[in-house]
Amino acid sequence: MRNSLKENREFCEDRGSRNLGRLFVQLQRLEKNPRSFGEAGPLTPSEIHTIDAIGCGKAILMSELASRLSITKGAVTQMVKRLESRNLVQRTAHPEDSRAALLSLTPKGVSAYRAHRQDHLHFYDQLRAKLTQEEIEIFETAVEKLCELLKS
Amino acid sequence: MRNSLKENREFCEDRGSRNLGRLFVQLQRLEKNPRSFGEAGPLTPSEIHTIDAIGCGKAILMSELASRLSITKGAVTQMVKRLESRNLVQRTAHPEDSRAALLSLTPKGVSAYRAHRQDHLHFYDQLRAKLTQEEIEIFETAVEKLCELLKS
DNA sequence: TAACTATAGTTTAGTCACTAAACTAATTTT
DNA sequence: AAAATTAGTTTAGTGACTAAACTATAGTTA
Repeated sequence: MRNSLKENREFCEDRGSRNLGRLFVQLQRLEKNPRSFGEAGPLTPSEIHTIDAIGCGKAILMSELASRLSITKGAVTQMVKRLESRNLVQRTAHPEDSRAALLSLTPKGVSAYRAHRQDHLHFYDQLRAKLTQEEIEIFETAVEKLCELLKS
Repeated sequence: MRNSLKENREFCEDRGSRNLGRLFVQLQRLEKNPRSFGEAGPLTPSEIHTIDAIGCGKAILMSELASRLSITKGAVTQMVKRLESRNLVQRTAHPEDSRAALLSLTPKGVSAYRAHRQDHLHFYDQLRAKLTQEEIEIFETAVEKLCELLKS
């Protein structure tokens, strides 16, 4: 034992922090290239992410989408224009406010949404298969705490 | 109990999978804006990531950096040019191969590298403070398994 | 009600972080 | 010596944004 306890502790922390960094890089890499979802053709990560944020619930405003994605309204205008031209998203007039546009998924958009969700579930199932029930719970709690930490 | 067991299981999986998605989004958001590190001025996420990949070890080739970052050599040329002009990275001639360039951090680059590492350690310390030793270990193992899953 | 103010969304120009493909120059292999 | 490989650069183009100026409608206030 040449290393002091303190050095060893730091080494451990660094390993954990580096692994988390590596996980992030891996996730980014995976989500880098366009992929096909359901009936939709190949979608870029931002495109499928936008579809996911619109969701299958009730129609939302452009500004609501901007806030869900934490991007500007201008960016939303551009993205929605593209998705609309590909027939994945539709705009309908707001019944009370003629400035507003109501966004929702077309059937093709819903199909992409479902396929994407399914992919995530399937992936998460693979992780579950490698851990015990107790480990999964601890992991999920840690992920939640990490999220909270990041919000502040 | 109106839900079937299967539905409940699916709900749990979805919660976990969504949380992991949320964590990813939070990490991306955090790493979106330029920040200052050490003696270096504000650096974009890609810039500090490049500095981190070069590291303080022995000098590396452009192509080695490209493979560490999983980007093309052309992208590395562009990025290194910028970091070099800001005096964070330096190129030295390879003693045996005159095609090659050896990359290393300047003292200012090292200072940014250290500050960035320190930030990560500090952040990870905050997580450690919220979990028991055992939980940390389970979490780290899960993160490692997740990385492996993603590689395949 | 006319005049302000706020809000919903669009447009434009510009930036960052890339890629693909064609290229130069040096090095190995045959 | 010729051919093939490797190290790195250059260029044109794309995706995903932002900031700021803008239009059009909707509330609010004087």
